[in-house]
Amino acid sequence: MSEINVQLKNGAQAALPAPVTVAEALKRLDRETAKKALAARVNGREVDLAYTLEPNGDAKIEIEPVLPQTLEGLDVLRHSTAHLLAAALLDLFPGTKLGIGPALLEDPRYGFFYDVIAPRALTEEDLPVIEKRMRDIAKRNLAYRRDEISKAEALRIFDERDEPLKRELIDEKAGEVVSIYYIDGSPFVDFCLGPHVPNTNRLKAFKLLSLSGAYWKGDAANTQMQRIYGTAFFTQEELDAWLKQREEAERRDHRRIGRELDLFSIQESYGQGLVFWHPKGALVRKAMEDYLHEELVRRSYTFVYTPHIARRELWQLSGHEQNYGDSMFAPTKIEETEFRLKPMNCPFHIGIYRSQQRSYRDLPQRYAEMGTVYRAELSGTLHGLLRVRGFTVDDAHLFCTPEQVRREIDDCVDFADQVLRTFGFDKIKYELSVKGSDTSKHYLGSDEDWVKAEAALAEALDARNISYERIEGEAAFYGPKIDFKIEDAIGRLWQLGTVQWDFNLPERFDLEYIGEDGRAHRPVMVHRALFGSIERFFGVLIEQYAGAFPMWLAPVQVAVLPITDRTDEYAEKVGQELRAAGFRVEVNLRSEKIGAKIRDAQLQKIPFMLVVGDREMEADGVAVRERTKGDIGAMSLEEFKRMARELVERRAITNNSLESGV
RNA sequence: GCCGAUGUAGCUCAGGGGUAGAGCGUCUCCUUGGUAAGGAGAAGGUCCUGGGUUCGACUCCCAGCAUCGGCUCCA
Repeated sequence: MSEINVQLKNGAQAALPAPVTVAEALKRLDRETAKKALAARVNGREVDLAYTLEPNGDAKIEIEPVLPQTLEGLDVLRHSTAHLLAAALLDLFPGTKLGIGPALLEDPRYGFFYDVIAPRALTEEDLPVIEKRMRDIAKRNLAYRRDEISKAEALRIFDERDEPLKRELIDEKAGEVVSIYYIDGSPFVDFCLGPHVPNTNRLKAFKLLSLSGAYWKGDAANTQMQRIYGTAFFTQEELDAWLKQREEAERRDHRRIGRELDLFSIQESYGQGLVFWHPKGALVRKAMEDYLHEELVRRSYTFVYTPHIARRELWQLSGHEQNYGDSMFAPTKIEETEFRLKPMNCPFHIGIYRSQQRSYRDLPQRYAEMGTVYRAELSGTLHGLLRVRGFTVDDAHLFCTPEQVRREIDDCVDFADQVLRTFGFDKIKYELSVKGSDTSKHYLGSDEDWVKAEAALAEALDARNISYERIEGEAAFYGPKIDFKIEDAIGRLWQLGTVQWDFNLPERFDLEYIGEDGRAHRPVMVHRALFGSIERFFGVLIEQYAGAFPMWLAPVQVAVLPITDRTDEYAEKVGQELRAAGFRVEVNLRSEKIGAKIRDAQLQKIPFMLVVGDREMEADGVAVRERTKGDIGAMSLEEFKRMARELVERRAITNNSLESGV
């Protein structure tokens, strides 16, 4: 009988008689850890606790337990819970065909899912029933058991069970040795690498969340399956906390807040995905646009306005009809000429560029426009302000010489960074999408051009010490790009702005400039948007602040609240003075007690409330209440204006002001 | 577009084959109150739309539309 030398990573070691399982070895090495472990890494490879260690000559075998409260542990736990879900489904609905059932760690909305084809359509009412069955199975302390069999044997098993989808996966993915998992005592068996928890009794805190459709292998051409989402944690407390946080996130939903604060609406009778900006939403938009405008001027952009519609031939020339036609509104005919609504602004800015001959001395040309575009998004994808059919892009197109482009990209990245931070988005994700090696995708432009363009984009990011993800094959066919994504309150990533290099349109439109050498050259064209869609940006902003906008963005910045109607007139005077000073003010003259007026203002998330009663009128001052801090004392109106102006000018995110200590 | 759910007052929602309900909001009156809801009264409905079953449909059935949760798509 041989011995095995095992060592806990960074810990105890022992020589144990073979054969020995990971669980037994762990128990010898560290009894406490052994109890907690869900699985383990043996020499770096993830295995079950039931895995039998093989002697490896004299070499030491390193064991590292996979523990609760680690990401790896959570992955194992959720993956195992997905299997439990499948077991419950097979129990309740014999004939269910299993697809895939992975753990989800990246998407904070869920924990795992299982895709299945059930013998009948599942509904939400089934979820509690399925969950109950999962608990019942968990309580039976059933073992997760791994088996390694030949591919032929695996195919036979899944054929026998009539699991065509699993069979397909094995056919495609499996090597000669196939790893399968049973939950002993349940009808469940899966094609799966593991690892899993040793026993269903380890699954205590889980919940099924929702039901949806999902295509087999994510391809709409394939059959649609039903997906059941759930989540799992190590303890009930963690699960409860997560569920609570989820409710909080729902409270931030921009659609709810948009209605409560009367910011915008989308009305069925006017059309899906078309946004109405109500006065208060429009005020926020105005503040956003004013800020952007200021920056555009500072950065030497010029402003243009262009039509919303153009002849169909234009879209054929630009290539939009061929490449993007499905997302465009259908042509409309006027006196035998067909027109289409614009899904993008670029061809129009090009129209301005090529309206005259350009010299290298004229470059760069930087055209900026709040350009409204229309896209025929599928009805099922529409979502509040975040996905709509008509929206406005803070668009700009830069036309420059090849020598100038690096500087332009630098400025775009700097600009984006500044803008997003000003709005309080500090979780920005930068993605550099470059040409992939996939030869089936047709890219325009020479390899040499691509190398240069990708380098220019990467250097611009590097120069600012921005860490970014380089994504191979994600570039558009016409050029590489940098995307800016931010994370919203629910943890969703939203694509906002983009900087895109374009090899395509200058060619298609035969753009030129006359160089120093007196010859015509092709300019470089860069598309650039920072908000992306102003509608979407607004939606994300609403969720970011839960409707409680910073002073400079708040549609109503100050509420003046008289205590009795004796001070109504004084309140009006205060309101007028503030308006004259440029603030957005509401004076609440309702016949309500001060508490009710404060409550109204709080619910409207107005940054400052000015309470004015006899005392304030007497002193010609105001009693200031800040939205989050409450009563911060009386001051003169001048003092308040100074403080408020400072917050607005600084575009402060919070109302903490150094000067006044507010 | 696809799968599932939902659609009742401005909002949030309850209800049930036989004349439509609540809370909040709105309006009017009373109240003049000092930091998150003062009181009373009133108005307000194509119960999503169209068809069917029925003596009778907002309710049951079918279809459509929209919304929600996802999938897919996203130059």
